[in-house]
Amino acid sequence: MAKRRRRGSQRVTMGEVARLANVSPSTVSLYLRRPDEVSPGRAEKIQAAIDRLGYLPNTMAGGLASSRSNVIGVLVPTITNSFFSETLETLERHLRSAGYQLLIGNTEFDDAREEELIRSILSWNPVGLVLTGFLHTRKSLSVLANNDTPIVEMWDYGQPGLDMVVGFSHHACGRLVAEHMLRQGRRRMAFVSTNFQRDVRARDRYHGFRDTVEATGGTVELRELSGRSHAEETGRLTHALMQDHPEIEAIACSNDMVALGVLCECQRQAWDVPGRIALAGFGNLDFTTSTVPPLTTIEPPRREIGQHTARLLLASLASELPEAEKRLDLGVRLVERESV
Amino acid sequence: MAKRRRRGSQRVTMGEVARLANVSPSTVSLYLRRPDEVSPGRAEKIQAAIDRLGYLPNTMAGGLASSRSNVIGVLVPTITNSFFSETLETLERHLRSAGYQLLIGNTEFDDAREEELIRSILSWNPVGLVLTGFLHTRKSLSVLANNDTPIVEMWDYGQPGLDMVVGFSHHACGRLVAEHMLRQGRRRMAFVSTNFQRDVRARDRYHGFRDTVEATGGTVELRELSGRSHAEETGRLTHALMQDHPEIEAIACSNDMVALGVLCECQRQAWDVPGRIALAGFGNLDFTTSTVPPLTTIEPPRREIGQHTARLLLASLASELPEAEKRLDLGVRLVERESV
DNA sequence: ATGAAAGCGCTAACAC
DNA sequence: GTGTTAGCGCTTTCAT
Repeated sequence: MAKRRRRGSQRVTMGEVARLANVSPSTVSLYLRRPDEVSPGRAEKIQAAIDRLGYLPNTMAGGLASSRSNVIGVLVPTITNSFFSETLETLERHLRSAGYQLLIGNTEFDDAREEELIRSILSWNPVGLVLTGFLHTRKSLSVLANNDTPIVEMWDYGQPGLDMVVGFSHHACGRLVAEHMLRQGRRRMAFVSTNFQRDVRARDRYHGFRDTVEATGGTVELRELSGRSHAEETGRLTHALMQDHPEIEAIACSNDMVALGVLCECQRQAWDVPGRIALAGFGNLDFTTSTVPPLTTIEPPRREIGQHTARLLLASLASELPEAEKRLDLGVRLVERESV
Repeated sequence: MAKRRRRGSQRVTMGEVARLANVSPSTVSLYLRRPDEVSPGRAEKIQAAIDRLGYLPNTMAGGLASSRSNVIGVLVPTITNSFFSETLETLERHLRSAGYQLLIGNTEFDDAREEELIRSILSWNPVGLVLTGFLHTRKSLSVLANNDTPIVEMWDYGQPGLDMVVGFSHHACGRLVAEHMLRQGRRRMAFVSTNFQRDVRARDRYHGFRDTVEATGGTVELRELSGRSHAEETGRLTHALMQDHPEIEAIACSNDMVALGVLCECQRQAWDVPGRIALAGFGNLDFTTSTVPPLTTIEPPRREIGQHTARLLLASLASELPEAEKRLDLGVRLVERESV
């Protein structure tokens, strides 16, 4: 038998609970928010009524009445990627346990979409907003300026920012990899990257790499994929790169997936890694321990970003934060394995 | 200078827009919902006022007044995993473009947590609910029964379900892999798995595998990891497995990450894959094309699940769906590569 | 096509 | 400690 869908059939209200418990609605409300301020006897009756009726408070009504939502908006470029999804998972755990509901938006690396999402989320009257990176449209900035919600820009560091900042320097990531390769005596380098248009942070890592290498007289060939990493394209690109520049002795990649594609091509061509070519990635993804050889990479503070973003947001919800505590560089760690 | 945080400072309301545009609030409301039902002259004035004041409608107030939210709740075991995150991404794209806001909850493979999240999300008065799988606590079921929201249970198939079902049979996944291995003449098999407690669907795949192999007189050794796949533990387990059962000629894994761990151990021990050991995974993760040899695996319909879940939900929001259309088996595809 | 009025379900003063 | 009252910002009849 098909379940009857009582569309619009009202759910149990606080008033009905109140009636059943023989108290006023405001007592029920009080009981729900500060249980120990109602007498034990009534508290018990109210709880019984709630259980009996299966009452669930209406969050929207509560939010409207108190003109204070428990909503926090979070915008990430994609959730299909352990970088942001781990940050998100940590963020959501910390924020939910503090009583907040996350509103997650997927910008798909598109700032016009970010603009739309910002408006959409702002219409929920969030008490906080988390954005990824510093790149926002003019309109986004003006909408945000009209608004006094605490904002954290995460996953990046090195620019002033709108309010709070929790991240790390992608430029430093590139530098770290470069320094490590230089230390191993490599001079002729290449950087194979996902598309810069799509991911501005990959470009920052490239700049850090290139600047450091060139400062010591080395050279860097840049190769950009057309989109996100794709094993075949990466292979082809690497093959062409080595054909044009057989002198290359180290390849840094914008992330581990790209590095895997390159490594795979090296295996096909029987180019020894790291003997003939040193190879490094970014992200310290799970599989990097399992490749042959294990991949040298950069560990970004995925979960720490989530944790500290939550902390800063919560703190700034409690009281205005001193300027000095509003910006946090979490740093990164070079994971030295055997591919360099 | 620190930005003054006007806490509680009211945002621009519809009333203020109305005043500026010299119309009544209800006209503004009408303009926002059905623009072509207000005269062009006023429409223009209203839009001007909106732009001028930077007005953003208050979703909560709207939802309360119309007693109809635009919220859809989604509960997944984890977003840190391309299985669910790709489904989620697709689901969110389709649902958002239809005007809905997703409320995402992370159950962390814990049904007590799911119960909490269900209550928490129900308090937003969602017009739809998406759950992962069929496993819910008694209390969850009773809360859900008190509720007439359309529900989709996704990522699984083969049980009655609460309302709508969009997924595939994990038992069939195991069977497919088994049949393929049997076809290649393998008889002594093993199944290496993430923990069944954590992921019930891995157990279903195991059962499908075992039942099929044993039906033809083959044998299956089961090895369960203590938690989620971890390269080291997988390596150790595989080593011990082969020591105890050197006769094993095929290993099926509960997912690709586990398979990678096993493959890695095979490389270390110089056991030829697939010569000595055939190997298969589940998930068709990105890296599976890049391993040596490329990994035979199962492609689950991640994005299709999201797409069809959205479609069913939207349809059932428009009108009661016939029973026949409420259950969808999307099937899976064996991706034959070189590891079997 | 437009506006007045009555809520939506709850919270927050305030009085008792 | 408890109830009364007045909104929160919007939508929705229902007149006009």
